[in-house]
Amino acid sequence: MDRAVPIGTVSRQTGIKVPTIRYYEEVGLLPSPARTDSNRRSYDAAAIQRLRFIRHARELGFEVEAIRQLLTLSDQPDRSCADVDVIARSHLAEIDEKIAKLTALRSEVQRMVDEGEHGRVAECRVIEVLGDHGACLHERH
Amino acid sequence: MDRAVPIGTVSRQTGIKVPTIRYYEEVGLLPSPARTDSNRRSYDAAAIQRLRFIRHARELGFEVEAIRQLLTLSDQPDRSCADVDVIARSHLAEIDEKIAKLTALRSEVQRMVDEGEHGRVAECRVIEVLGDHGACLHERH
DNA sequence: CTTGATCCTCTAGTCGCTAGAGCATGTAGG
DNA sequence: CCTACATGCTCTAGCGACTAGAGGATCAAG
Repeated sequence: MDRAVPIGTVSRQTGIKVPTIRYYEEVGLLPSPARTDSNRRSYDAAAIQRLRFIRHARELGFEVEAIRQLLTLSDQPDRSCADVDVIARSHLAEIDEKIAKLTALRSEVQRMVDEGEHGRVAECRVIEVLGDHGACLHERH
Repeated sequence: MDRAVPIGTVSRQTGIKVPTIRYYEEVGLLPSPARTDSNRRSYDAAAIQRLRFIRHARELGFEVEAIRQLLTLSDQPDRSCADVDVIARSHLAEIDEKIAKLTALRSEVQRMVDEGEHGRVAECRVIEVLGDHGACLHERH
């Protein structure tokens, strides 16, 4: 029925831009689809499913290489889930690190905003806060 | 006394790689330093301070363009701190958004890891979750 | 004086797309 | 049937923020 979908439709259905879909094919995340007589890509439901998987994984911050690994694993359903787990776990560690950094950043910027309400830049803590240990860029003042 | 430092020393003192320092010069974050007779870059304390500022800001997730704005403001200390404040505030919003996304992501991935401990890939939650049928960051809970 | 570290400039590569040129098809209206 | 115009194709180049390497000059130590 809705087999043999052209790339634009796939793009609309998955929310992935057309050139990006072709890019995923190029880098091997998505198998090369069948072509019509006039050489146009023709996708089936499985391809759309795979693209949704890719999109979701990308949204969750997985790098293309990690997605490639996950897809390879899911293409071989006999392998242990432990492999998948390793990938997810290392990703988790990355996420924790990012959150920690951002939380530190947040409090610093918050402090900037709180303290920087008045006066001129010369006295403004924003610059100082981002310098090293309160050292100021304008040393001479 | 320790004026006129070569680029390698600056690199060690700031933790920024040599080519990156040159890159910052190229894109206008760092003014072109003085040169020695043999055409080598020769940095003073202010340059090092500025690089520390840049590094810190980058680590905190500021984009180069935002750093350029902050540096421009700090180079003209007569301007109102309100300008700096606007930049900082807009970053605060960005940061909050990033933290929110990552926190949601974290629990999602954590759940994957927790539930995906056993069995084969065919039954693995990680794969399911990343497909479109499993819980999605935007749909359920 | 020689060795090896450091410096210079320049070009090209990375990742994950994104945009455009220039051309070939597909589809809908008149 | 013809004309628009949307959509598809391939190919190349660009983005940000670096990073790596070639090929050469210069420095500091032994």
